[in-house]
Amino acid sequence: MTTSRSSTDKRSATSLPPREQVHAALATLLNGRQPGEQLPPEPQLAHQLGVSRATLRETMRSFQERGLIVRRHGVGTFVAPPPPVIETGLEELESLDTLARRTGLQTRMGEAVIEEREATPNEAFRLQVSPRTPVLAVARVMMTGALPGAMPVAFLVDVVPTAYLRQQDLGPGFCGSVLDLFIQREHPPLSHSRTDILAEAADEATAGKLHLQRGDVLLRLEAQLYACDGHVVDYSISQFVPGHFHFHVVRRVGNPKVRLPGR
Amino acid sequence: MTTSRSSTDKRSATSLPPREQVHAALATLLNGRQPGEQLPPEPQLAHQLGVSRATLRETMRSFQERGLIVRRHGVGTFVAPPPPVIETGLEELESLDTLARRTGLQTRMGEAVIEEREATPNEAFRLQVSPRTPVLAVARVMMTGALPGAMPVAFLVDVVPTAYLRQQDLGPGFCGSVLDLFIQREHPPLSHSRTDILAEAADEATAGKLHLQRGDVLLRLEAQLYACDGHVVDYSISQFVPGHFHFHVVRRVGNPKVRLPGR
DNA sequence: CAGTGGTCTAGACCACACG
DNA sequence: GTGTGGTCTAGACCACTGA
Repeated sequence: MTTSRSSTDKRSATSLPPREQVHAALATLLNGRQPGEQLPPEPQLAHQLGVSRATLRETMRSFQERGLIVRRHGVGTFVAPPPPVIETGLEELESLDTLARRTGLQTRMGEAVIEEREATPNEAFRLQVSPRTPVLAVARVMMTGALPGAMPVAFLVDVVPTAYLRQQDLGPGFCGSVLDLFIQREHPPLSHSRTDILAEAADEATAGKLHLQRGDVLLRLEAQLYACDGHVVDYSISQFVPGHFHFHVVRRVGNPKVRLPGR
Repeated sequence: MTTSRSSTDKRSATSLPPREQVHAALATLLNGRQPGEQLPPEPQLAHQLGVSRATLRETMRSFQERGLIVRRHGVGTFVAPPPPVIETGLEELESLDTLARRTGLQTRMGEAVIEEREATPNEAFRLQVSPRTPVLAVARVMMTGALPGAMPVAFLVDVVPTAYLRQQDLGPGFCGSVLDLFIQREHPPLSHSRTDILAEAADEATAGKLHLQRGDVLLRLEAQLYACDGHVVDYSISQFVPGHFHFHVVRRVGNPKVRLPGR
């Protein structure tokens, strides 16, 4: 059973690699079925799609991780029940802008202060850089609703070392999201964000910006954005007026498997 | 290359399956190396461990997902840099009790009210059961510190249909965690929890229980615990006094890959 | 028992990084 | 070019579920 990719290869020069073919085919398959319906057995499905079972299973796994299918050992594979979680939660990093657009909320950037300065000690710590490293700080209020009655919903501050972002990189098209800018530029390659979740009372300054009283409740998300090389690219503080955005997270039940040693 | 598992099988009757052998071996390997160090190439490593490369890669993937190694296409596999995230975040579901123990915080259960009653309309909605379904409600204050000066840190309420949990199931050993009880019983099999994240001002009753003033800030986590069959097993509300517990979440940067069709 | 997903193998080629 | 990880194949056996 010597494998000869070139002789077995079903792709023409222009067609997609097996992985994406299978991905698309499986997606189509799912769209045509009702939740709870059973999918064909893996060997059969693999044959239908013209790939090996291993390749099919790779795609199956990704679908399972996203909660689109349920696989039951010894029973079969099924279209997942109507997802208990409709929108994605916090586990996928996306900008507030993107989130708002996705959920139909209309937002625009309000008052903004953009400046290059030295990092404060706390910022330097969070960014894991030397004290007084030059950074670009972008502070702005996000508003929602029509202009006369627009309401402030969040106060956002991003702090980025100027090595990653300069004031002039924020074109006139900048509408509030530093994250989207990084994603669009594709540089540096981003890995993940560590987001701390806090509740706090608004101080005088923040209350003013958000049209609240001092002491009113805010949800505060403090995030460090990591590049693939492990460097912190962005330290952001987001303060939300309760009621406009809704955050949640899906938590896996921990496997009581063997734990890794210390590290 | 006909595969004959029985003839190739290197396991004696008592040894572990390849997956776990590899898992252990890889863990050992990592523990003996410094962050940034390169691991042997996959084919060589697979041969050393006496497994196929596919099997090794399966383990590698799981290590990578946990952030223990970094794989770079065309370059090599490396011990991950000092993990930016030390403890796990919210993405793994664990009881407050377990979390406290893990982080060295000493907690004990304070005043508790345990009763069987009918679900309120909101509870029925969250539990996805008919209105007035009988439920077990467990409300208690969690305290920290030595007895004379013990401070309340959280107010927890779990609401569980009596089909899953009865008052008599909470033995005298019950010390505050309904989740741990479910995990220990292994029934029903749990899948995940959807946890909403909110900031709110303490109302009169809660403030009293937590020794706060009305209007003080609380972090509120509202969770629905799902069994593998999709049913909601537990609806819980956790209100935290800021400063004692620290919650965070790791957010993946979204893949700009092909999105699935609507669903 | 039959049928399903779960695991594993040995070998091959592809795509990328880097000197 | 050399060496790495990334993908893929065809086939086999194992482990579980449910009739």
